[in-house]
Amino acid sequence: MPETTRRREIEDVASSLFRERGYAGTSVRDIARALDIQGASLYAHMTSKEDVLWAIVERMADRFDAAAEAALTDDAPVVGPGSRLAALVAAHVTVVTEDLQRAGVFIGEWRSLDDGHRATIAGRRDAYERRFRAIIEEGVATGSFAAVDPAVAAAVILTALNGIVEWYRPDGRVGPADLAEACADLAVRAVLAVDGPSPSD
Amino acid sequence: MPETTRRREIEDVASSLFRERGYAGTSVRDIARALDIQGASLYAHMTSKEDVLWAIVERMADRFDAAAEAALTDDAPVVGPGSRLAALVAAHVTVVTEDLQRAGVFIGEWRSLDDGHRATIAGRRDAYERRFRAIIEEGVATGSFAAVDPAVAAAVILTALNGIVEWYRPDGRVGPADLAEACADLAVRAVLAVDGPSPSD
DNA sequence: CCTACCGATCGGTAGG
DNA sequence: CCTACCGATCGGTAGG
Repeated sequence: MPETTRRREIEDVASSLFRERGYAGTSVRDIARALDIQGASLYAHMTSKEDVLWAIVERMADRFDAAAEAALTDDAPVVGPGSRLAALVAAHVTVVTEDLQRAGVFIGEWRSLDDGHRATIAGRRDAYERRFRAIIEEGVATGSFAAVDPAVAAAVILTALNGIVEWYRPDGRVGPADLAEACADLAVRAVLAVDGPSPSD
Repeated sequence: MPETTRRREIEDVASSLFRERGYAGTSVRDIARALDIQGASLYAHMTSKEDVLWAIVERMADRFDAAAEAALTDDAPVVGPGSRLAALVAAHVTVVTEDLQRAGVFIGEWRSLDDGHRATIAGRRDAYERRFRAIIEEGVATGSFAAVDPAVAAAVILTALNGIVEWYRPDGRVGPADLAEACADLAVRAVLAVDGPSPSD
């Protein structure tokens, strides 16, 4: 399927419907109605309903990976686990707020993918979460973080950031940059040793 | 509908299926098949599919409210916002781990309720979240908490706790009590002033 | 992008 | 709790 304008419109409309009613709760005809065409006409632009979900989910997975990679290999080398965690959190939040709809589909609907696609995403999510866990493990080992369970802390922090799609309103009081900073602060404070950070943090 | 054994079995089976495939992705016949009866036979025990979802969601909402109420009006009066927040977080986590399946349905599927029921739950969730926000506002005002945005911090913390249903495995390394304590620690540290707590916390 | 259509399945009812 | 059945809708195809 070529990357036409129509195809992008389909994915946009599908994203908002999948968010509202879920993948299973959205029919192909719902998508078509929102575009003022017939249900069957959609199949000129997609091979299946799942194909659209997969396109949305895969692109978001790419964006999360790229943002994390960039945050951890920035020009100014960040040394301490505290600032590395802050950078990773801020990067994740930024991807979420830049495309709330698609991020919401990625986070909430990836389980509806076909078995093969679902397994692929499950693996990529695990690898992504390991980035958080590795930083927390390092911080705990060096003593700049409190003696938290790294697996628990990583899961709690990552699901907290994913939860943003449930409550954040882009037209509200808090801007995307404010939110990214607030989340980074909350996350770092949550794991930081109470007797104060080391100088490199 | 009377509260028969069969009815409870239906809600148990429905909970796990709603969790796995979502409400819209679960058919009445899926539920029946898991109970080895015919689809139509279910209607001797329920008036509609939504009726079952509503029963699950309403009961969990009651449990969360009751646990929060109990945590904040405990025998030993808890004074500081730090320990009140810790108690509220631990109470929430305990309800989640005590019934992961139903909690997961409550958290992930309440949007699939009929309009009236959905509005009811939306209101109750708002009121519940206000408990978190009020404590954080108090802690910020008295200076025992850092200068966080109370609305953001409350939303982040509550969605982090709800995210437990996405990753927690009861048969794993971390027990329910450990998890409740770990979450309370993370949440309190996330908002606590870095220059150390006041004596009452 | 349309009309016309496919078999399968949906939630739910009737009547026992 | 069953059989038999309802109209509606599902994702998708054929053929233009």
